Amino acid sequence: MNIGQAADQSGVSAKMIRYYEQIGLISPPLRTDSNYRVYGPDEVHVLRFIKRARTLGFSVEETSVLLSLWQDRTRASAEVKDIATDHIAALETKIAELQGMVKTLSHLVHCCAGDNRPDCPILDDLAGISAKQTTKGL
Amino acid sequence: MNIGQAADQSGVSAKMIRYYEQIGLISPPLRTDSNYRVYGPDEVHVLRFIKRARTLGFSVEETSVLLSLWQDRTRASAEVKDIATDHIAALETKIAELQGMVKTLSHLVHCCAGDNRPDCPILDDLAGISAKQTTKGL
DNA sequence: CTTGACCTTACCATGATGGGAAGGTCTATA
DNA sequence: TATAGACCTTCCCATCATGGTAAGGTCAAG
Repeated sequence: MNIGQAADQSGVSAKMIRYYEQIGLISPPLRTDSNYRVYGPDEVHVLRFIKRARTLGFSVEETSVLLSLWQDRTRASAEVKDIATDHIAALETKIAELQGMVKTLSHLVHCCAGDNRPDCPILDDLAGISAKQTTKGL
Repeated sequence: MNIGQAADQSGVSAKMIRYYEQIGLISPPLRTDSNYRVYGPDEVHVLRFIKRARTLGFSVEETSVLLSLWQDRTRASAEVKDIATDHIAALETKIAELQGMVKTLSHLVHCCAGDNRPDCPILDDLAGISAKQTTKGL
């Protein structure tokens, strides 16, 4: 099968398949006489694995490690579990960060009249007017 | 004041100050005879504004709009509120996405023995073994 | 044989940041 | 005054994962 079909079947764009090959995440496939890349079910399977890992937010680097572990029949599941656990922690840190931003912004939006007047607690906050009157007053 | 001091006082690295100038987010400052950039309290104030907006997760592009609004005394606070509200929505979408990943991964980690055996539900999931026995069994 | 859909490589762009090199400037001290 | 070290300048490159485009080769159907 050609790269386009492999892309369709795996959900990884042809562009990215070539990129993954270039950075060594996947091995170079066979080629036809006319230099077309040829993929089989196994390659598509690998691509799906990669796609899923990326969807779960693993970096390409982490995906590479997971791929090696997947292809190593003697690996310990503990290794994989560690990677996944670390990844969860990283995701949760990120989530907390974003939630902090939402919290601050929500507060500011709440305090903002949102009308034609130029007074705007959001801009005041960005500008560093630390203790807002309105906020303080409430 | 030189760029290094402006960086210290604003929390924006000298590198980024030059970058912001280059992309037109801030105006080119005065220069000394020896071509050093010179900043005053106003410029630092602008840099702090930018820093705060970036910390809150606004893109440079959004920051640029907010900066214009900040500097426009006749703006309506509604405009700013809209931007902030949209931004909150975007952040919440991102958070939900990350939480989805965490949920899936947590489930898998929970199902993974994490010992020396090679069986690993995490890899099985990545590989697309859709309905895991263990999972199903429980 | 032509048309259109596919493939190839090679290069450029993104967004925000950091790193480094090569060279000029300023300040403090010996 | 000379020199060391800390600063500044510009320019280029790297990141990370992805998309786009251009110029050219291939293949299948009509």
